[in-house]
Amino acid sequence: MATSGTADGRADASDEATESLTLEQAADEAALLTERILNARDAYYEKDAAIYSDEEYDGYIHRLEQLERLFPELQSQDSPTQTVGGRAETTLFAPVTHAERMLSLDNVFSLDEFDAWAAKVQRDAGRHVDWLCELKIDGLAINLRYRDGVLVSAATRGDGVVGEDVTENIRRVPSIPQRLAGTGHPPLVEVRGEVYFEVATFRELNAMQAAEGERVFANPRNAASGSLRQVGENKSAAALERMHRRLKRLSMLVHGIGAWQDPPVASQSETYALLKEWGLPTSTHYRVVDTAKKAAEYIAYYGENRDSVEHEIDGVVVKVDELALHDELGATSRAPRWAIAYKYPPEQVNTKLLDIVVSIGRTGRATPFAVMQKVRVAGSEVRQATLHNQDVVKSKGVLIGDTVVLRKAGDVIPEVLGPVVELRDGSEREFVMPQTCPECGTPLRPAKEGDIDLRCPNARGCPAQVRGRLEHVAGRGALDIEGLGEVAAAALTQPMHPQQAPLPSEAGLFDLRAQDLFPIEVIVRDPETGLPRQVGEEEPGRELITRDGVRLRVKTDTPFRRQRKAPLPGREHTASRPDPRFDPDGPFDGDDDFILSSAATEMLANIEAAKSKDLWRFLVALNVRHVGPVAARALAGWFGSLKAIRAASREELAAVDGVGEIIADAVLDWFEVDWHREIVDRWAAAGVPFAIPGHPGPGAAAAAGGVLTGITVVATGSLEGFTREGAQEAIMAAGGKAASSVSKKTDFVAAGPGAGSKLTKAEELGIPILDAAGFKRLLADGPDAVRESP
DNA sequence: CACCCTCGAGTTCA
DNA sequence: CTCGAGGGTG
Repeated sequence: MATSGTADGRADASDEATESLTLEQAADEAALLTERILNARDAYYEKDAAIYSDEEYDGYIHRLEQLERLFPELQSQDSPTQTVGGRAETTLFAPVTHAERMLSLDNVFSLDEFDAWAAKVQRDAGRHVDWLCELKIDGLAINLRYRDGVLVSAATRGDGVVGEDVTENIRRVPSIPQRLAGTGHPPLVEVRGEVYFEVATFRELNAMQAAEGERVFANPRNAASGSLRQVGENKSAAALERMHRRLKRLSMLVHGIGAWQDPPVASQSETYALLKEWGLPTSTHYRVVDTAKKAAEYIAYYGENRDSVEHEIDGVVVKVDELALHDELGATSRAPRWAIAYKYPPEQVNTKLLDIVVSIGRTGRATPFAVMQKVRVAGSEVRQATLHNQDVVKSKGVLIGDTVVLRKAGDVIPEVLGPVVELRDGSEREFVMPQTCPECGTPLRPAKEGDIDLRCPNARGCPAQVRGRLEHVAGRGALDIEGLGEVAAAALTQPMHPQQAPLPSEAGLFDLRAQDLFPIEVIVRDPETGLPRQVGEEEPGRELITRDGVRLRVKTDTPFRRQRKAPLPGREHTASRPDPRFDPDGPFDGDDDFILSSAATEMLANIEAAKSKDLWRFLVALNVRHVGPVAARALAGWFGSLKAIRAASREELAAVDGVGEIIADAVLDWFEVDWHREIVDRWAAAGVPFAIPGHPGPGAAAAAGGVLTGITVVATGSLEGFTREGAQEAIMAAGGKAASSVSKKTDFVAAGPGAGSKLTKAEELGIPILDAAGFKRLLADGPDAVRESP
């Protein structure tokens, strides 16, 4: 275990060790620390003896706090960091001693650990075990006490022995009965459950809080805790009203019963049925299964479908269903042996904000983004997250050097939520938005007065913008040139002092020749050592440094590589004496010594082939404001050639379906710029036709109707037999409209596996949903064929 | 004047 | 894939 070196009280000195800890290691270490701390407290308070020095003891506490901050999922309500000397933290709420100790649950963090636990329980039980699986709600544990069926008190868990009395507030939670239904309740019963906000309610609540200038809660759990632990005294009528409104929106689900002699039920699931009869809220999501394998499947299912549940879940609890086995298996001092909590990987983690860097996009917009210590969130490793603009940086309140909370919004997009202020040590510094473009030095300014976004006005010359535009030109939405991606675009547009870049602007794209590529060398910095190395020799790195030291952000491999045509006879390479022809700084003496990598050759061929792509793709490639694939198709279809578009007046342009005055102006304005026209002229000179062959001329109606004329279809997910683009093309080829988002106007949604929010939306709106087979039938035979046989 | 839609940007993975 | 911004359409 990693504990011997790190749990030694020198908490602050162990940052490095902490950062490289896995969750499992941290959990192990935290468990050990907890045990030591609790032992020390027992010894101190009950036996009046110290087993560790004060220094050691403080060190353990400090280290445990540190671990809990780095791994918030390790925090539990009865952690020694939440309590003082074995007593619940002093609060405004009266202490309540639970009739029976509220145990916590042991945690597992992987299916392997779960299997091991289940196997052990199975062995110890010695007979068939049914498993009850339920969702672990991320809320606040509450103990309800009913005397003769009447609610007499409600308390938080506290340290498990003594909690806080929140009875008055709990009485306002609608789902909690003041009096149990039915008869036959024991004279005194304690019911355990979880109080929480549903995700949707939480969002509403936060919106309300924000609108009223109140604090916004970080997550539903905090909100529930905060709402339940507020005091009505000394509050204005309005504040009291707000407090009651919040309490009214809380939900509760019960999942257990405290001490109970001779219960009239034999299993946990029967207990739930009984609780339900009494009018207590029980979850609808639990299931009893007869094998541990099925329990693992339940865990996996909700791991994939966390969002399908109305409340936040941080895991699954698996319990032995048979109550007699609970007694036989017993409990440790902290947790029962007959139940386990499986914790899902957290959606929120803490990591270090190393720097805030500004990148310039293809439109010149300056976007600050966070560079963080690489960390695993929701299944992938994250290093960067956008901060949008300077105002967002400010409003999030993050400083460079902060420990920050990171999550994946919608499980995909990394988002910095905010700093962990308590972890600051004074070395943090504020981010200052640069005044000049980090890539070309031009002073940044807003595009128009009052804009928050700053832009680099040097559209023509700024390498970042040229690079971005080239990427866009070659991108999937435009000319779709394979082999010309982020790295290639960077390499091609980077000046090679004293020479010019092979492509100082996108205008030269189709004039690019093989010899232009020879001087290019891409050096990629090794992410571990920080040393430059040649791309292609090993795994590609994350950061690219060009010859003049400019650092670029890189994702993929590059097609360019210096290569010798043939090995020279009689010479050996040694590490100490490399072949001079591989000296990156050595003289370059013509193309005889080098050939292009096959990737680069292919790229050149792909560029050549791109000349014959559809006109609308070229319109997109030209990068006219507001002209994306849809507007480009409309313009191309109507006018048939760029020449006709160029000759059109504002009114003529705006007459096109889907094009209005603004787009018309944008087109006209675009042609006003000299270097824009140069792009068109040079591409045309290189052989780009800029016309649809056989097009009758301006004003031609859109292609005569296919089977889908007047029908709008949205394709989502992976449809077998189609690429995403292919599906859209197929829809349009059949005369239909391929929309990108689902709305009331949508006639069909073709959804394959992996479809997300669009499918949900379609279901909400009651729009017919087709699978791949149905989609093919729709394309072939039209809407009626699909409507008849749904 | 409401919607509804498209655009544009950022991000990671298989 | 998702969000905000801002355009177009009914």
